[in-house]
Amino acid sequence: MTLNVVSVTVDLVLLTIRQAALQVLLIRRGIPPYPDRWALPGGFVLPGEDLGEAAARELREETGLDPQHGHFEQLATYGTPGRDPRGRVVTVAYLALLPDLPSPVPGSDAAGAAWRPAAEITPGELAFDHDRILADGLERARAKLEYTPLATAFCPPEFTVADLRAVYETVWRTRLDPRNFHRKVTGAEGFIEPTGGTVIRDRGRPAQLFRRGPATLLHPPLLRQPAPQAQSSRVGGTSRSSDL
Amino acid sequence: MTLNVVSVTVDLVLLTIRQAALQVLLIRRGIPPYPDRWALPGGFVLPGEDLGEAAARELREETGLDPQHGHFEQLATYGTPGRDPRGRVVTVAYLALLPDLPSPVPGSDAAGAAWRPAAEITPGELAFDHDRILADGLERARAKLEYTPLATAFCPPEFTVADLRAVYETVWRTRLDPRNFHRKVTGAEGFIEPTGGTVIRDRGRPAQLFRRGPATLLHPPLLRQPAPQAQSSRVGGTSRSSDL
DNA sequence: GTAATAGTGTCTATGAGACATTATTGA
DNA sequence: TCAATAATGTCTCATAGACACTATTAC
Repeated sequence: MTLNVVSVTVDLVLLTIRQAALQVLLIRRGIPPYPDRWALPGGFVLPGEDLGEAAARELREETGLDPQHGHFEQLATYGTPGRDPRGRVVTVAYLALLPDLPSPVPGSDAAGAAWRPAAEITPGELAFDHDRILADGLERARAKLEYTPLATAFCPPEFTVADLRAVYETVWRTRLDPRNFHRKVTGAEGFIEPTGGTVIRDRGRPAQLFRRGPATLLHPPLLRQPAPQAQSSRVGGTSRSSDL
Repeated sequence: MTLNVVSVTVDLVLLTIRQAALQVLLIRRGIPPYPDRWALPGGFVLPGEDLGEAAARELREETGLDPQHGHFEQLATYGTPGRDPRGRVVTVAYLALLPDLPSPVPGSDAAGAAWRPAAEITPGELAFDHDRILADGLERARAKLEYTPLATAFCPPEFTVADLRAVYETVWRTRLDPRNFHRKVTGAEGFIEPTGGTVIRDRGRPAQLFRRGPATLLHPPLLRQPAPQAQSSRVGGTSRSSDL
């Protein structure tokens, strides 16, 4: 049995909410292949380095943040022959949900890095198969907001219920009733905890401040579909057969 | 930038229900490393072969089945340095849910292959890091039964409601009320469709036969926890931060 | 007949969305 | 005062689980 020689990279889908839009960090490539094209940040896994470590290192290099500042998980692995013209490259994609960064993205080794609204990325715009990786990451993020308290990963350490609602509305591209939303998130045990403080955003009654709670699963879940009587509508992120 | 040279393998978590138990296909290793130890079936990805193709090829070699016979999806990727004493090996794990096979498992290049009850695998029994891969696969399977119609992947083309209920009870290790279960699965649109036929298992009223429907997502989902008033109890398969 | 399994109906509690109402601030 | 936002309460409908009841078979 001969060992098959392959290069392994990690690619990052870094999502945040800036200017009331779901944005993704993209790198403008300076060198071939795909010069001057936008791509997901990423790089080769170093010898002796674990996959998650390599992804965390890239995260730090691109944003200065540690994985603990938001949510960080493995997304999927892509290895179709020919996906990289330089040779056989298998990439392990990671997904991170991050709070809005106070500081701008520092320049890296690429020609430029920028947060771009996810809705504005046109199909075929990204290098390699990064369109698909990004699409998988977005779907994973949307699905996870339903069953997990991960929406808080987009928020700063202290946030209001309205802040949290804005996360859901932005990621799902829907409107949610503020009163029912408030009742649901404050009623879901372990989701958010009051800090005791309040804040006044513009005008209106001061809002309580919360921090994320200890729950890792939402009971009951918040549901995307307004009227849950649909049938086989959407294809979930990993629910198709014969997945790559 | 130097290309990091790595070997890439695929490993398979093949699950089925046999003798009223959730069973996993294991291979008895004949050669080092880990001689005489049980391991998940797998092998190296061939040059020019896509990851999913390699996994499907291994599935055919081990069971004679195609991915369409059940459910087949990518699980996760594991690449911790030292996980394989032969060198840097990154493995992409796939999960398959299969119906009970009428024919026994044909012998492969390994010393032996056998279906083993998943509950009987003791921690540390499997070679490499296959304990963890198996645990991740089991948790993924359990979670997916809630939100998707994948339980039908464990069933033959035609099955009864009681057959389907047995799948849930076996995978979740719980008892479900037959009457409520019947109402829920027949009420979930696109989950199962009556074929018109009936069958008598032992004695009792004949049961209608069903086939899987077109739905890819269950509305409403079937829930595992009997009394959904718990809080941060279970850690979902991919919901922890800083995932590998 | 009895036992066993399949399938339907009914009851109650809970959570959903819709929406009124009160509370607290700035202008 | 008014406008705006925060927070709570009420109403109705759908679905959950518990469980009674009927249907159809083997023995």
